[in-house]
Amino acid sequence: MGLTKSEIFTEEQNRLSTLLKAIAHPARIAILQQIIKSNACICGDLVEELGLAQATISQHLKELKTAGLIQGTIEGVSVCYCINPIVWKDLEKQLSGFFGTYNLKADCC
Amino acid sequence: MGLTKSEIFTEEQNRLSTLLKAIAHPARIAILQQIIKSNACICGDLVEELGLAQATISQHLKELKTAGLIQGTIEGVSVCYCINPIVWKDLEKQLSGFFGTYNLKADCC
DNA sequence: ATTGTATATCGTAATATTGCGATATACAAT
DNA sequence: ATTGTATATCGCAATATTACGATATACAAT
Repeated sequence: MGLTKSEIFTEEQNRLSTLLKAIAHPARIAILQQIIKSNACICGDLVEELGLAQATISQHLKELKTAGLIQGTIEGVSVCYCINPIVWKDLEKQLSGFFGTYNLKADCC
Repeated sequence: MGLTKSEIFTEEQNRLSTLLKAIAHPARIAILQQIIKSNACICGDLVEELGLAQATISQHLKELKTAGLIQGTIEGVSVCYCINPIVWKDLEKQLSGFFGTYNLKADCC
């Protein structure tokens, strides 16, 4: 076995889990925070900021890009990454929906 | 290698990624939604609701419990699971902080 | 004591993730 | 053309995750 049975779940559940999986790594959280912080775009500064090898950072950036959370444009020699506002806002909305369904009254266990 | 270099990152980044990883699976999203929906607690109904084997559900529940997102109390033969409101609210807060730092004005790329 | 029901754990196979050295690609400047 | 700089990709080893059958545990009812 060893592969998630996506057929069983709804589109929404699968999509949300995919986006969350993209964020669920400290390096990728740090990368996103950096991209947001330096509200202009950054690029290979990340390799210095975080203590990971260039190949590793590049791979994490790819995962974030594949998930749609960030976008990159070539800028001469370097590449400029920034948040994809549409996907970002979409995830934020889905999450607030997810958390919003819980009202902590029912404290049963 | 193959193991995350947690030493490099902040406590906050590690904690947030751990909690997100716990949610970042469609089955666990579905389990949490079920637990919230039937605002009283449920238990092995999940095995029927989702189409996964009992052992698999039990394992997912354990992961959610280890992360602290849910708590379980024995109730005769069965076990009653529900959201841990403290951790839940904590995660919600951390996430809103994370998403809140982004203001979409800077659409650079 | 035996049987049934509910849940947890063990062991294992299939697959995915993480990290990085080595190398490739792409462009700018000399 | 050569050199330097910035990123991406390949290939691989170490580790983690996913799913589940087989069992173990725990309690209730007969």
